[in-house]
Amino acid sequence: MATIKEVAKEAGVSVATVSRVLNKSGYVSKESAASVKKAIEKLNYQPNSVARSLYHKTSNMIGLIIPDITNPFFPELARAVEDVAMIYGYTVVLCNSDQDPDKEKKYIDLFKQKYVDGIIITAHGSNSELYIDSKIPIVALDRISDSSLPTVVSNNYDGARNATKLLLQKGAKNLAHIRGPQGITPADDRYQGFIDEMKEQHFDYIIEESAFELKAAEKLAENFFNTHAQVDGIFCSSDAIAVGFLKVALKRGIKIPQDVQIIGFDGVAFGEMIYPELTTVAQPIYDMGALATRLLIKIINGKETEQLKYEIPTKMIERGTTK
Amino acid sequence: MATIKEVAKEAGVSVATVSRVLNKSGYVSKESAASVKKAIEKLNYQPNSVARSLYHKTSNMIGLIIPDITNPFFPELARAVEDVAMIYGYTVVLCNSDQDPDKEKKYIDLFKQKYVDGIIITAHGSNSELYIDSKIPIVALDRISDSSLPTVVSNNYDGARNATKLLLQKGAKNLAHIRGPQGITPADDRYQGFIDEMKEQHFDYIIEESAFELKAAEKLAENFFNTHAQVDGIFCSSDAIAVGFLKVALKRGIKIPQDVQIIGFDGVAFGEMIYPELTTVAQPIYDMGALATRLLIKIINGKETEQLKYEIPTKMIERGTTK
DNA sequence: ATGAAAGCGCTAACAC
DNA sequence: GTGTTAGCGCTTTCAT
Repeated sequence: MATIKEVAKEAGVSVATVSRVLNKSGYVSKESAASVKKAIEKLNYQPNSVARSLYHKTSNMIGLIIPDITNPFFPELARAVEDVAMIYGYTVVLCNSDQDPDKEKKYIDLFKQKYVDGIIITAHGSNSELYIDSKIPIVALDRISDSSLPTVVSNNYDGARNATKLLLQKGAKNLAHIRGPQGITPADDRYQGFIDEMKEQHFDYIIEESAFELKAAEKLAENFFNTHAQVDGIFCSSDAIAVGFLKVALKRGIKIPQDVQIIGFDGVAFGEMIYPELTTVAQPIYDMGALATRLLIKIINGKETEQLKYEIPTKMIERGTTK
Repeated sequence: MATIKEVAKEAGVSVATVSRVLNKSGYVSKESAASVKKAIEKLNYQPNSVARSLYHKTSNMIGLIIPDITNPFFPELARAVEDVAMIYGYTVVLCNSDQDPDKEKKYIDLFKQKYVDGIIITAHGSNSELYIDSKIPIVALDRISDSSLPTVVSNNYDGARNATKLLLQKGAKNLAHIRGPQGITPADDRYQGFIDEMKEQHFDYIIEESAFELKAAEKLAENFFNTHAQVDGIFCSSDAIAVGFLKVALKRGIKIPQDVQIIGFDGVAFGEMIYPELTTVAQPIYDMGALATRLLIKIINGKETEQLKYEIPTKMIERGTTK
C-alpha cells in the first residue's frame, strides 16, 4: 500500500497538495491536480482510513448489536442495515449480544475505542442508560421503547388487533392467544391488542405464554391441544411460536385451517417455506432496518430526527393457515 | 475519552511508562504501576485502538464476506465466526456480496484501507486471484476449492452418496436428483456423488437442475410432479430445494414419505420447523465457521496451517421425509 | 496555489 | 526504571 508521501514524491508536489486533491478542498492548479492523479493511478494509491480515523475521530463504521443473527428475524434486518450503510459509505460491525448486558457493554466500549460513528441496537431496554450516556449516536430497534433514544418499532398493538379481528371474522369462535414473555415490550403490546379486541367483542379467550422459540412452543402446543380441544383459532405472538403450534397440529392430524386457524407475527421468511403457508402479521423488517440506518446516519451528520419514535404499520398477510 | 497523555499527567509519569503498564512490556516500578493504574481507573481510560492500529498496521478486525446473510445457510456461519473471533479479541465486519465480484473487490479494498487483519470469504472461486494477490490472510469457506487458499469445505461427494444409499436402502426404486447450478463446486460434487452411487448400483435416474432457492424449486417441482409420477425418491442438492419439492408434494396430496421420500442437503435450521421434518445431509455449519476462524487467526499470527484443504464430514440426519 | 509543520493517540527505540 | 522523541498516514492551519 502506497502512502500519501510516496504519491507526493511521485507527483513532485507536497503531501498537502495531494491531500487537497484527495478531498477536493482548497486550491490546486490544474497541472498539480493532473500529476497527482497520475501518481495515484500509477501507484494504485488508496488512502489509509485508519490514519483518517485518527485525525477525524470517525471511522465510517456503524455497529449493529442484535441478540442473535441465528434468530430468523435478524438476518433480514442486518441485510437492510448493511445495504443502506453501504450506500452511504459506512461499513457494519456485527455483534451478537445474546441479550447479555455485559456483552452489550463490552461491545459499546469496543465501539468507542474504534471511533465507531453510531450504533443500532436491538435489545430490551433494561440498561438503556448505558447507551444514552455513551455520547455516541444510537438508534434503537424493535424492543426498546421506554427510553429517550430514537426508536423504530412496528405497531404491535394494532397488528395484534387486526389479527384477532381476522380470526373472528373468519368464523373462529374459541380463540387462544399464545403470548410472548412478559416484560418484553412487543409481547406485551400484542397481548394487549388481543385482549382489547376480544373484550370489545365480548368474547372469552385463553392465554398461554411461550418463549419466542420453536422448541418451547412445540412443547407447550403438545399440552395445549390435549386440554383445549375446542379452540379453533390461535393468534401467536411470533411466527416461531405459530410454526411450533402448526407442526404439532399437523402431527396430530388436526386440519389447518379447517379445524383450527393460526396466525403468527413477524413475517419472517420461513412462513412461506412451510405448507400450509403461514398467515401472519408481517412487520416490514427490511424497511425498519433501512429506516433505522438512515436515521442513524442523519444523527451522525448532526441533524435532528423529526420524531423520537417511529412506529411502522404492520401488514396482514393472509396465507394458508386461515380460511 | 481520556488519552494516554492525560493518564500520564494524572499519574505523574511519562506516556512511555503508561504505555509500558498498558502493554506489560519493559520495566516499570511497583509504585509507578500502581499510580498509573489508579489514574486509569479514575479517568476511566481506555486505549484508543485507532491509534494502535495506525502504529501496528493491524486492527483486530476480521472481514466476513458472504453472499447474503438472508440465505439460511449463513446466519449460523456468521454466528460461529463472531463467537470465536470474539474469544480471540477480534471484531467482525459483515459484508453481503451477492456473489458480485465488483462488490467483493470493493470490500477487499475497504479491508486493506482499514488494516483488517484477515478475511473469511464464501464465494465462487472465479476470481480468486483477487484474494491471493491481496497479501492479507484469507480463509475460504464452502464454495471455493480450486485455489491455493486455505479452505474449509464439507465432504459433499460422500454426503451425496450416503443420501443416495439411504434412499435406495429405504426402498425407493425410482430416484431423481435435483442438482444445484452447474459450476458451483458443491453442487457439482453432490451431483457426482449421486450418479456414482447410482451407477455402481446399476439404477436409472432422473436429473433436474434448480437454483438454490425456494421459489425456483417450487416452480420446477410443479412441472416435475406432472411429468414424473413414478418417482418415489428425491435427493435435493440443498434444503431450500427440498423444501420447495416438499411443499408442492404436500399441496398435491402426495404422501411424504409413504409415496415419495425426500432428502435435502445442508442441515439448515428450518428443516426442523416444517412438518414432516426434513431428512437431510447436514453440514456442520457452525463447526465449519469456527474452524475457518481459528485457521484464519492462526495465519494472522504468522503460523502455517497444517493442511490447505480441510474437508469436514457431513452427517445424515434422518427425520420425517424418509421412511 | 503550494509547502512546512503540528497534531490525532499510541508504541518503541534510544538515551539517561 | 523512566523520559524524550520519532513516526505510523493523514488533514489542516499558517505562512509565503
